[in-house]
Amino acid sequence: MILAVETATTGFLLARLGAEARRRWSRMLAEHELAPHHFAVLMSLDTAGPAHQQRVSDMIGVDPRNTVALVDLLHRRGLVARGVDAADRRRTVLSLTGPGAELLGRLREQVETVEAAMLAGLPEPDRRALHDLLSRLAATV
Amino acid sequence: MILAVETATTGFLLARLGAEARRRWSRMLAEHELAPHHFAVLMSLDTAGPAHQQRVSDMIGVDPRNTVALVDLLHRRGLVARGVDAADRRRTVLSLTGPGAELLGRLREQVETVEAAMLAGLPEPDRRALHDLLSRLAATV
DNA sequence: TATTGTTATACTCTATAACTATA
DNA sequence: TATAGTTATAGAGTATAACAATA
Repeated sequence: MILAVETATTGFLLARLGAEARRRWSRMLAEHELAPHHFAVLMSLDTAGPAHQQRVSDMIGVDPRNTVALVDLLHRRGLVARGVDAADRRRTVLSLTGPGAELLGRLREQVETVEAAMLAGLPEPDRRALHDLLSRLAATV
Repeated sequence: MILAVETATTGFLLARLGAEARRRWSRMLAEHELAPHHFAVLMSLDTAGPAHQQRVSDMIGVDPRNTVALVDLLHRRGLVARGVDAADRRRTVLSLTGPGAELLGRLREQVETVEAAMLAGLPEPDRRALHDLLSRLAATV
C-alpha cells in the first residue's frame, strides 16, 4: 500500500491508518455478527467498570444518539445490562454481564492477532512508542 | 474527552483518533463544499504528480469504485484534469490543474491550523516522533 | 432552564456485484 | 483471461432536529 507519506499531515495519516485498522477489525468481528463499535462498547465497560451511557459514548467517540442502537443490540444478546442510576434517574448505568465479559475475552485475543499483523512492519520498540504516543494524545483530545 | 486508554489497543486508538481528525477536517472543508477524501485526492496528486486513478485510490485508502465520484466532482470544478494514458488506454491519468493547485495551497494552510489544535496537547518532539512513526507504519501497511 | 436518553430521519461513507473497453 | 474504470445499489456509519423524563 503506497501512501502520500512525504507530504501527508499527521491527521491524514491517523485517518488513513485508523480506517485500515477499522476495516481489519470489521472483517474479524463480522464472524461474531458485531461491528467495531460494539466491541468498543464492551472494551470500554471492561476498562471503566459500570458507566453511564454518555460516558461510554465519550470513550468510544460515538455520538450518544448513535450509541443507543449499539447498546440495544448488546442488551438483546445479554452481553451488557442496563440499570437506572438511583442518584440520578435520568441516567442509565451500563455494565458487562458474565457472558459479555466471557465473549470480550475471546474477542480480545482475535483482535490482538489482527492488529499484530497490521503492525508487523514496525519493530517492537517502535510499536510500543507509537502506542504510548497515541495514548497520551487520546488523553488530551 | 476521556478514553479507555489503559486497555485500548493500538488499532483502537488509531481508529478513534483517526475519526476525530476526520471530523475536524470535515467541518473545515465543508466551508469549501469538499469532503476529506476530496482534499486527500488533491494532496496525493500534488505529492505523486500525475497519477493513474488506481494509484490515487491506493494512496488515500479509498476503493477505486468510490474514487470515481470523488474525481467526478473535482473534475467538474476544474480542479483536476483527466487524461488518457497513451501507453495503456484503459488508464486515466489524473493531474492537478492550476486552480486545483492554487486551492490546495490555501486548504493546506487551514488544515494545518486545524491539526495543530488537535495535536496541541502533545509537546513538539512527541508530535514529530508520532508523525515519523505513523509515516513508517503507513509505508508498510 | 439544562441534561440524559431517545426517536425519526437524512445524509455520507463503504462494500457487493456486474458491466465496458482495453490489454 | 485479466485489468482499469465505471455504474447501480445496498448496507453501515454519522449528523440534524426534536421530544420525554428528570434534574
